[in-house]
Amino acid sequence: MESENKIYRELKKRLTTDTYDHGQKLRAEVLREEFACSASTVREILFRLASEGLVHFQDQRGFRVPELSPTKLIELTHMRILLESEGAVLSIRQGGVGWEASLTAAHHKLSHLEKRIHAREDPTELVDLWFNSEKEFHQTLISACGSATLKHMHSLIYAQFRQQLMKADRRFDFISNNIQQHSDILEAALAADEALTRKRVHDHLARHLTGQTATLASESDAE
Amino acid sequence: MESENKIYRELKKRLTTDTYDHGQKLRAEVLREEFACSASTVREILFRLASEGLVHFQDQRGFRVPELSPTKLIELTHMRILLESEGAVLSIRQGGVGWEASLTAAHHKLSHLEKRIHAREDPTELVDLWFNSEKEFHQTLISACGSATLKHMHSLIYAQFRQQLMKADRRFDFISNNIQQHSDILEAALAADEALTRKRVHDHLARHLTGQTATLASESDAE
DNA sequence: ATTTTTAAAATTTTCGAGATTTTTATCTAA
DNA sequence: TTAGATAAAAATCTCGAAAATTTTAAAAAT
Repeated sequence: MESENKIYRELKKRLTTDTYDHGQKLRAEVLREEFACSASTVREILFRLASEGLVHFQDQRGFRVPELSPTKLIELTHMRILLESEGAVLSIRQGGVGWEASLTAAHHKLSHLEKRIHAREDPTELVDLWFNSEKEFHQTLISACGSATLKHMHSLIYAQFRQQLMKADRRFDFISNNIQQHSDILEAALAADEALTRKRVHDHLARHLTGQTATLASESDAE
Repeated sequence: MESENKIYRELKKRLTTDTYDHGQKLRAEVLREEFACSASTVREILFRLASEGLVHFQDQRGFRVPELSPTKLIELTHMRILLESEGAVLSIRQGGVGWEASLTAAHHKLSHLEKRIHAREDPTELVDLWFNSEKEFHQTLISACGSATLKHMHSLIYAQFRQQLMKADRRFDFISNNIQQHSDILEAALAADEALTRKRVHDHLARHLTGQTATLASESDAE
C-alpha cells in the first residue's frame, strides 16, 4: 500500500502538471507496466482520482484525463473564492501570531520566486516550483480556519483548478500579474481587515471568471 | 458495472441511515458474500465511499464506519451554511419561475410529511422518508445556482452530515422544530430577499453548531 | 500476576487469467 | 461511394486464489 500511495502521488502530480493531454486515454495496461504492479492496483488508484475529479471514468470505457472546460474553470474559481475568503477570515480571527508568521514566510518564498521568474526570458523551468509555492501560500492563508473539512474541500478544488488552468494558459501570463496581488492579500490579512481580505482574494482570482455574466453571490454582500 | 453501481448505492444508503454502528468494521469478505461479488469489487466500492468521506480506510487494516465526531458535525454544518447560502442566493438570481415552482413543490411534500410525523407517537417509520424529502428540499434550494461543482460539493457534505446526525440524535427531535424554519426559508427565497434567505438558512442549521443538544451531550460520555 | 515470545488464525492486499464488452477492421449490399 | 453487418482485435471488468500483514490465542519468561 505504501507503493500504491507512491503511484497515486505520481499520477496526481502528472495530472496536475503538463504530462498528459486533456481527453487522453489512461490505459490500465500501460500504467500497469510502467509502475510494475497489477491491473487492479492501477484501477483502484484511478477510481480514487476519479472521485476527486482529476480523472474521468466511463463504464466499460476506462479512464481519461478530463476535457478542458472553461465553464468548469469558472465554477472552480467561484468555489476557490468562496472557500478561501471564508478560510482567510476565520484564520484572521483564530490564527494568532503563529499563523501570521507562516503566512509571511510563505509569501516571502513566493515573492522571491516570482521575482526570479519575472527576470527571465523563459520561465518554463520555474513554473512547477511557482505552482507549489502559490499553492502553499493559498493553503497557509486558510490554514488556521479551524476546519479540516474546509481545508480538504479546498484541496480538492485547488487540484482541479490547477489541472484546468495548466492547459488553459500555456504562456503563464497569469504569473507575472500576481506579484502585487499576493502582497495585497498578505497586507490585508496581517491588518486583520476581513472585508478587505475578502475583496482582495476575490480580485486576485476574478480574472479567471472572464466571459461570464454570472457573478458570485457573496460579492455584493457586506458581512 | 451496473451491479457495482447498485451495490454502491445500497452501501451508501446503509452508511447514511441507521444500519451500521459508528466505528464498525466493514469486512470485505462479509460484504462480498452478501452481495455475491468478488473481493475486488467490494474493495473498489469501499475506496470510492472512502474518498467521499463516508467510510474510513486504514492501510492494512481495512474499512470502518467513521467515528461519531461532534467537531466534524460542526464543520459539516459550517460548510452546509456556506454552500447553501451561496447556492440559494445564486438560484434566486438565476432560477426563474421554474425554480420557484419546484422549490414550492419540494416544500409542500416536506411540509406534508412533517405534519404526519408531528401527529404520531412513534415517527420511526417516517424518518427515512423525511430525510429524503429534507434532502430534496435543500438540493432544490440550490439547484438553479448554475454550478455543478457547487452542487457536487454540497452533495458530498450533505451525505457526511447526514451520516453524523443520524446517530447523534436518535430521538429525531430535530424534525419537529423544522417545520416553521423550512417555511421561512421558502418565504424568503420566493420573495427574492437574498440577505434574509442567507440569514434563515443560517438560523435553520445553526442549532447543529452548538453540540449541546441532549443527545449529543449524552453521546459524548462513553469511552 | 504481568510481560514477552511464539505460534495459529483471520484479514487484507496483490496478482494474473478468463469472461465480457467495446473498438477497430473487413466485407457485403444498396 | 456509402451504409450496415460481420468478424477480428483490443480493452475493460470480474473473479478466486496466493502472498503479505495484522490480529488473536497460547506458551514461556520475568
